[in-house]
This record gives sequence, structure tokens and C-alpha cells, in this order.
Amino acid sequence: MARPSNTEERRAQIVTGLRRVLARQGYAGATVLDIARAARLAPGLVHYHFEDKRAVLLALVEELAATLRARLEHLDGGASTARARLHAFVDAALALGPGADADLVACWVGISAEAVRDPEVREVLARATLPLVAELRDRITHALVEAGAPRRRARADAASLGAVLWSAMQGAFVVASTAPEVIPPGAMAPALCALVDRLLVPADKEAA
Amino acid sequence: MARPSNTEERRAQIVTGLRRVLARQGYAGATVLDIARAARLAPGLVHYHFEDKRAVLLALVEELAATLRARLEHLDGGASTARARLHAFVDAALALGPGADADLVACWVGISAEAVRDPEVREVLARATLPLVAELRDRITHALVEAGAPRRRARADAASLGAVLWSAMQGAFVVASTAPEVIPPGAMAPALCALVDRLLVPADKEAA
Amino acid sequence: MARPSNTEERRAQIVTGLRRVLARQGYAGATVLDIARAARLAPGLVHYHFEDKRAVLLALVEELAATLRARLEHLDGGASTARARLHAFVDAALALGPGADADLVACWVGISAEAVRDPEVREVLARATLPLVAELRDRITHALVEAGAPRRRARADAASLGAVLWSAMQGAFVVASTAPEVIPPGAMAPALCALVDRLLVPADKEAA
Amino acid sequence: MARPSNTEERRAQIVTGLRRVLARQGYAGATVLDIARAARLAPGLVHYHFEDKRAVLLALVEELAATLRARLEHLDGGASTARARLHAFVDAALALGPGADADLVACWVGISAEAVRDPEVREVLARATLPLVAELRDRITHALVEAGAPRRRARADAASLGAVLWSAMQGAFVVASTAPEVIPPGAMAPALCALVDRLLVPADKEAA
DNA sequence: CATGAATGAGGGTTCATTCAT
DNA sequence: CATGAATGAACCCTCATTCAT
Repeated sequence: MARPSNTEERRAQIVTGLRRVLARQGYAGATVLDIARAARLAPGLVHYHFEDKRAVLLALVEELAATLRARLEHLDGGASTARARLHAFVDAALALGPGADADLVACWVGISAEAVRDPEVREVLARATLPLVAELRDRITHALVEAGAPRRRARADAASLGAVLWSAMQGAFVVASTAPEVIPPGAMAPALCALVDRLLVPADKEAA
Repeated sequence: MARPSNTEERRAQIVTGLRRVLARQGYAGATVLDIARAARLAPGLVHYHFEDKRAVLLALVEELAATLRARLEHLDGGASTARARLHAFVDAALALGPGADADLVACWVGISAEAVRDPEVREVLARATLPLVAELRDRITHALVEAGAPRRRARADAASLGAVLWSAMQGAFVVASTAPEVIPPGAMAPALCALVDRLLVPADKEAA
Repeated sequence: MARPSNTEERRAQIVTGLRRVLARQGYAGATVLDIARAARLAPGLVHYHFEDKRAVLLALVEELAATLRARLEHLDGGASTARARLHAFVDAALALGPGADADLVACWVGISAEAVRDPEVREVLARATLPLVAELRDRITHALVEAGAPRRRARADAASLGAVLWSAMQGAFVVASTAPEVIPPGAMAPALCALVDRLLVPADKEAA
Repeated sequence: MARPSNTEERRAQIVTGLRRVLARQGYAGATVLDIARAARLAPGLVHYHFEDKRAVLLALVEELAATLRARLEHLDGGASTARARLHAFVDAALALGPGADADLVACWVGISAEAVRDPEVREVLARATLPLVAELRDRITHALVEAGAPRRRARADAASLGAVLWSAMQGAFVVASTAPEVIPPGAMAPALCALVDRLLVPADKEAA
């Protein structure tokens, strides 16, 4: 009798609306009206399905993290070596391949900026990204070991290398959005993979 | 007879006000009233000395770039080898040592987010940072050559390495502001220097 | 399901609000808050229904012109001779009879002043009034012909006479609003009609 | 010892500044800064020489009236007949001949609009213009008498004719500033003189 | 007298949020 | 669930006026 709830669909629509608008106008510049228009919905609906504007942002953060996780799994399909799995991580995070959303990158910068000033956004962002950083460190450790480093040493190195690589990926978003002259679009992922390889090779030689 | 112009001093005061507020509240969240209060000035003065709020932001971008350049020169004092000069660059960009402004990091993220949506901010930011990227690449080239790499190869590698390192520094700002759990404050610069060293050592070995 | 749109009604309310305030305080002196209060609406509604304050003014200009056109048609009812139709025009423009709005006159002066400095207002005003001037010239021509003047001559005279009479009406608004001592309210229309008659009589005599 | 006061000169400069700005931007749109710039003076000086902005306007009104009076006297030089003196009045008010200021016309409209909302401006304007209306009526009376009308009749007619002609002149300013398409610049004065002649001729004929 | 920096009230406008329908 | 009108606080900016020099 009651019509089936389409709440989840609507929420997804709205979150996607914010993603589009946020990428171009930043979070503060994304008015609820803009979001609703981008979602092809009436403005009032936004507050029917979300407590307030920030709740949409929090949902978006989680959606983006989920997207990244999904990509990761997808790319992992053909990865057999630890190094390949590390490359897969970099590609998943940076590649603008099929299924990737160009807005996504710009979006991330806007979200980061908002996280600086809003503790709750920061927290949600941390909850979503810290596991990814842990995963990254894990893959680095395995790759180092695979390259011949002693496990203990590898784990220690992976801690700081993970932070640096993660920063490089975050920074890649910033650079792509604010100074694309620095590196052509699409070239960042290979460049980072090449750097990864340089880090792994010498360990090989040390083992020799 | 007339009151001596103190416009430059006032402008600097206002820019500093924005820096403080922007670091905590983002650009959109930094109201003109907040900026004036942070600068201990009457609200109207902001628009007396600046065309509009954005003009203050543009001035801030240039101030930050100048700060970075100044730091660079200062740290260069003791650098004799090319590698030391590369380390100096990383330290200048990242170190939160004496004379460093903690706001500066958070500031940079807010500015980047604004650059995404405001072409003029992006342009000013680019004008201020592209020379720094070029300088970074230059130092990388020299360090690689110093480490034994053929000049031609060094220059080619420096192009993509420069982009990656620059991204890592930009990303370090983001990480420090949004997910400090990833790496303790102050540890990023050494970590990045260590990575730089790993990149330079093998060339040494190859030469051997 | 949704609330029925009452946009047109609200817009009319707001325009009327501006008419009242503009008559007393001029356009610059008519704050949006004043307009909203005069319309018994919340301040924010003005900008919900209009792009900006000027858009309200433009709508008002068109409303006033429509009012004048409507009055013209209404008064034409009993006019059989060309002279009567000319009188009707004068009365429609000037009479402060029943159904007339006292604010209307003061309003017109404020609008004219705004038209001096705002090209778009001038254009809308022109679009609204030039047809009226043409109509006035037409009626003058017919009245002159009816009074015995040759058609060709009548048309030539009507051109400059129309400009003068139209000016006199415009000026009557100014005089009524700024120097009512010059002529009692309500006396201007008869005075202008009397002048019209003096212009028509001699042609009669010349024919004789 | 004390330097000679140049107050009067400065006041005149400022008033002229307002005239220029007011003509283009209206009274409300004429900022004190604009006025000072147009007068090539420092902003602070305006308030040194005038109580406030309105005081400048009042001074301007009186200056304009004085200008009109001066023109009147000047043009009267060659006028021998009463009709010629009436023409002279019209020309003095409307003609854009030598010594005339194009701004003057636009100025007048802005002043009228301000007079609607500011009683003191209205009063000063009335004090300045009512004598001119009286003078106009006087000239009309004499012209009618000269044309053969009985003095008593002439005086009665002049009352309403004076109001109409004065309105026509006021309206001519409005039309020239807001709808120049209605009549070419410079054509209004001859048109009004022609109308005056038509009003005087028949009396001539009646006398015949 | 002159200068131009300083002040702060107030204006137009935006927009998150609410709510009647 | 859906709609879009309604609300009002808060923002950026302007500007008449003051005042230290």
C-alpha cells in the first residue's frame, strides 16, 4: 500500500549532486539549491533526506572512500606480486581511467579544506582514510620484503614511506587541481610508480 | 602636514589577519569582520586598503610564496653539496622549526581549495609556485648528477621526480592539517629527506 | 501536492511596495527592507522573487506604463471627437481622479532620475513611453485635422507639439511633487486642456 | 600674515564637482569621494567647507538658479517686445547655447528627485524657482496684452499658462535626459517658442 | 587650511533551514 | 514523500563623517 521507500536512491542522488557542485565551487560555494539542481530534485528534499548540509558532505566522504576501496579491489584482480599490488594501489588512487570521475580529484581538495575547519568532517575523513594508509603501508612492507629487505627493517621503512607516498597522492590531487602545468594529467601515476620501483630496486642490490 | 601614509603597514596587518583566520576557518569562513578583528583594526579599514576580500587573499598568496623563498635562502647558508641543497629545499618547505608559522600549513590547504574554484587565485598561486617547482627540479638534477647519473638522464628523471616531490610536500600540508595521525608533526621532513637519499644512493652504487 | 505558485501575486505586492516607498524616499532611499515592510512581507522574499532591487524598479516602470495605458482606454469610452480624445489623453496622464494613485506622480519623478543614471532603466522607460508619445502625436494630428488644418501641415505640427505637450505632462509631475505652489493639485489637467483648445481654435479660424 | 581665505573659491569648486557628478550618477550616487575627485580636492576638504553633503546640494541649487537668472538678464539685452522677452525666457531656460552646461539639464532632474524626499531641498528649490515662475507669468501677461488681450483677461490666462509653460520647461529637462528620441537636442526651445507664438497670434486676430 | 586614514552604521544580497500545502 | 515559497541571520561592501597629523 505504502509506496516503497526510495530514500537510499534519493540520498545517493543528492550526494552525487554535491560531488559535482563541490568539485567546481568548493563546499562553502555549493549552495543547497545548487546541490538540489545538480541532483535534479526540489530544494526542500535535501533537508528531508539529510539533517543538514554537512550531513551530505559526510555521506560524500564515505562514498568517495568506498569508491577508492572498490577501485582497489577491482585493480587487484591481476596483481600477483607485492610490487604489482603496490602499483595497483597507486593506480587506484590516482588513475583517471575508465570509471574514474574527473570531479573526484577536485572534490577531494575541497573536502580536505573543510576537514581543516570542521572536526567532525576531519574525523569521518580519518575513519575513511586511515585504513587505506594502513593498507598502503602493508603493501609497501610486502613489496620491500619481496625485494629482499629483512621484514623488521621493511616494516620500519614502510611506516615513513607510507606517509610520504600517501602525502604524494594527496598532493597529486592538489597539484592536478591547482597547477596542472606541473605535470600532465595521467602522468602522475606512472611517475609515482617509477619512484616506487626505484625504492625497491636498490634493496634488491643490497641483497646481492 | 598630512598624516604620513602607513598603507603598506596596514595592508601587511590585514594580510596577517587573514592568515590567522584562514588557517582556522577556511577562506569562506573567514569573514571580513574576523579578519579585521584578528588584525586589531576597524572593519571598514579592510575595504579601505583592499579592493575586496579576494584581494587580501591574493596578497596573502604572494606573502606566503615570499616567505618560502626567504626561508629557502636562509637555509641555503650552510649547504655545500647538491644533496644538501635539496634537503634544504625540503626543510624550507616542510620544517616547522623556529620562525615557522604553524598557521602557514593549514593556510596553504585553504588557499589551494580556493584556487580550485577561483581562476585568478589559481593564477597567482601558479605564478608564485611554478618558479619554486623549477628550482626544485634544478636541485634534483644537480643532486642526481652529483650522485653519478649522466646529466641527460638526470634532467629527464628530475622532471617527474620534481612533480612527485612537490606533490609530496603539498600533500604533507594536507595530511598535517587533516590527518596528523598518519605521521607525527615534524617527522615528515626527515622522512622525505630519507626518501630523497634512497633515490640518490643507488646511482652512487651504479657508478661503483 | 505542492504549494500552488503565488509568484505573480507576490511580485505585484512587492512592486506596489516599491511604488509606495519610492514615492516618498526616492529609489536610492527605498531600502529593500522598506519595500518588504510596505509589502508586508519578509525581507528575504524580495530577492526570492526578484533578481535584485533594480528588477523591482523595472517591473514598476512597466506597471506604471500599463496603468497609464489602461486609464487611457477607460477614459476613451465617451470620447467621440478627436479633440475629446486628446483631452482624454491629457486627463489620463494627469488627472488625480478616482482610481488614481497619488504616489504615482512622485514615483514618476524618482524613476526619471534613476533613468538618467541607469541605461537599462532608461531603456525600459523608453520602451514603455515612446508608444504613448506616438499615440499622443496621432491624437494631435487628428485633432488638428478635425479643426480644419491640412493633413500634411497637421502632421508636421504634431511632431513638435507632441514633444511639447509630453514635456508639459512630465513637467507637471515634477512641479506637482516639488513646487505645488505653482498650481493647485488637479488644476494642471484643465489648464493643459485649455491650452490645447487655444491651439485648435485658430486653425478653425484660419479655415474660415 | 594669515594667508588669505580661499573658502569661497573652494566652495565653488566643490559645488561644481557635485554638479558634474550629480549629472551622471544622481544625488545618492554622488559620493563625497566622487565630488572631491571631480573638484580635484582631498575628500576631507568637503566636510571642512560644508556641514554635510546636503549642504553642497543646497549650494548647488542656488548656483543653478543664479545661473538661470544670469542667463535671463544676458539674453534680455536685445529684447524689445514683450513677445521677444518671453522667447528670451524660454531660450534662457532651455537653450544649450554658449555658456550653457550640458550637465545642467541632467542635474536638474536629480535635484528635483531629491526635492521630493527632502523638504529642505524642496524649500530651497522653491525659493529659487518661484520668483522665476512669477517672472514668467509677468512676461506672459505682457505678451498677451501686447497681442491685444484685455489686461484682466491676460493676467488670468497667464496664471495657468505660466504653470503649463513652466511645466513644459521642467519636463523638457526630463525628456532630454531620459528620452532624447522624443525630440532632437536643441529643438525643444524653438518648438516651445512656436507654441508660444500660436498662443499669441489668435489674440491678434481677435483684435482684428 | 589640507590631507587621507579611520570609523562604524547600514545597505543589498545570499542562503541554510523551515514549513504550509 | 515532494514541492517551492518563506524566513531571517549574516555576509560583503559602501560611504558619510570624523580626526590625527
